[in-house]
Amino acid sequence: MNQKTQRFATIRKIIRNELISSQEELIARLRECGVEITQSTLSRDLKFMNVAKVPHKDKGYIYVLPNTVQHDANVSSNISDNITSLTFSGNLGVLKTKSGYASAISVPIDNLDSPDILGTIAGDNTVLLILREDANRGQIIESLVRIFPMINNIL
Amino acid sequence: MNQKTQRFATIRKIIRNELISSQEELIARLRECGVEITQSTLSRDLKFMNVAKVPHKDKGYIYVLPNTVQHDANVSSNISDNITSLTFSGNLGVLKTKSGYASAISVPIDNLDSPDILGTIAGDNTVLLILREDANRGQIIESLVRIFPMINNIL
DNA sequence: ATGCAAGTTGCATATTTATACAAATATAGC
DNA sequence: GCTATATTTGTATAAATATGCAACTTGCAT
Repeated sequence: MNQKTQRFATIRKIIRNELISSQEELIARLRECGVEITQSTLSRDLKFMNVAKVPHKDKGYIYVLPNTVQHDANVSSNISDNITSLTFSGNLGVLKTKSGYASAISVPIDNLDSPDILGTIAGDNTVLLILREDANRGQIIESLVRIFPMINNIL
Repeated sequence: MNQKTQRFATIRKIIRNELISSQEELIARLRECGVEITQSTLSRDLKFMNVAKVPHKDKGYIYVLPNTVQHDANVSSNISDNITSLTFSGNLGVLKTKSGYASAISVPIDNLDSPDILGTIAGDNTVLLILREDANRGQIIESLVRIFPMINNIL
């Protein structure tokens, strides 16, 4: 499992710093970094890591990391201590925070651009999440845990 | 050329509102919407529109529209240019705007005094519309288009 | 109208990516 | 240790996607 973690880290590093336009290309770069991997495994890794393939004007297509934990990984790990609960009702999610933190908490959620979270509204200590009609709550939780790991502790 | 614009609009609409996991699937949905298209052309359209393919827990992979979060400095005279999407979930409408514009956008909606829109709540980049229980979404859209003509472009 | 350039499309196919399945490896419980 | 169970991986292949090319269309200047 540690082998895998190391591999993930290398993949992330390469994708963050270079314009990679195919898995074959990434395999070659990984080999240069001392990581041997087959295309099948890489495909599965990328899926697991939520790496997206997006059009790019020069290279045709490039891989990009999910725009979640990148910018503010350190920030959000601190800030998530201010979340006190997460509940659901119908097509709504309700995230309670310590007083005054709702807006701050809602920013990275907006940046997720999850197709399952249509929008958020922040009050003082409550963030309302408007969910897609057939959104899966488990998935929503997973997405949120990725930005706010500490959420696990209050679930 | 107008044929193409129309096709783009339909593609956008479908991708925004549904979880589409392959081009074949999208082709089928487009046909249902009266748009005949081959896989080659669709591939090119998606590339042109900067549509990304991202992993998704249930469906494996889904197509998503590019982040409309372009913080461009040029101020638009038309306020409706700051609306980036409109979706629905249950008895709620969700209007996404550029960061900071939600309150401004909500004002004329409130002034509509539509019996179908019971009230609005504006966050930073999201306006929540609470709809009458049996409100018709098509009618809501019509009302909004009357105030924000440019909405048509993002539907 | 005619011809030309630029743009668009479908077909066929190359390229790329995902996955079923079996083998290999790790993990837990005795 | 050993066996059972789960996880990870590679191989081979299926599935999905991108693209070269030729045909067709569109707009525009002659």
